[in-house]
Amino acid sequence: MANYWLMKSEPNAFSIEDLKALPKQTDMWDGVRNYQARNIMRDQMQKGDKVFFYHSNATPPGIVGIAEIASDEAYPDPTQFDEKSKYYDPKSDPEKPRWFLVDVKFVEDLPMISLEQLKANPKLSEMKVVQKGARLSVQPVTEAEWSEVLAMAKVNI
DNA sequence: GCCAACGTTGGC
DNA sequence: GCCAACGTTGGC
Repeated sequence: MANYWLMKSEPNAFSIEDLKALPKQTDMWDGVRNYQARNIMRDQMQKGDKVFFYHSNATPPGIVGIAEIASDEAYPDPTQFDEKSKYYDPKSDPEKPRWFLVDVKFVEDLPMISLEQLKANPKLSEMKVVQKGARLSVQPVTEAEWSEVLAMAKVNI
């Protein structure tokens, strides 16, 4: 059964426009250095799962589109072994990689649903992204939350 | 730029 | 294994 997720990215670093502009509209979701987020990518995500693409540290922050998981399974994040990468992790053993990632493919743009709008919707009061101090960059989304956000997107057009 | 919330590190 | 210090995230 397909699941739903929300993945955060700072548009200054990597925006949904950047993903859309790639030849295959697909990219490695590299740089995640949080164990909880890694575990979700490594253990729970399946090819074809749908993802809300969220712009954090943006004005305003919010959901800007839909992507989907495009790799059959998670695999080691190559940037952890790249000394020139800002994501280099000298403590990660190539024989036993610490960080995993999935490929993410662009699906469609949505009219921005701002964090403010998400917070204002009582049906989304349990959604992870609206919780205070919710820093996790890869989050599960329930089917009800997914549908509700899509309904909000239609109104935003 | 500030700072609250939270995760990680490392001394003990 | 505790917990203080430190670093990062991310809204504002």
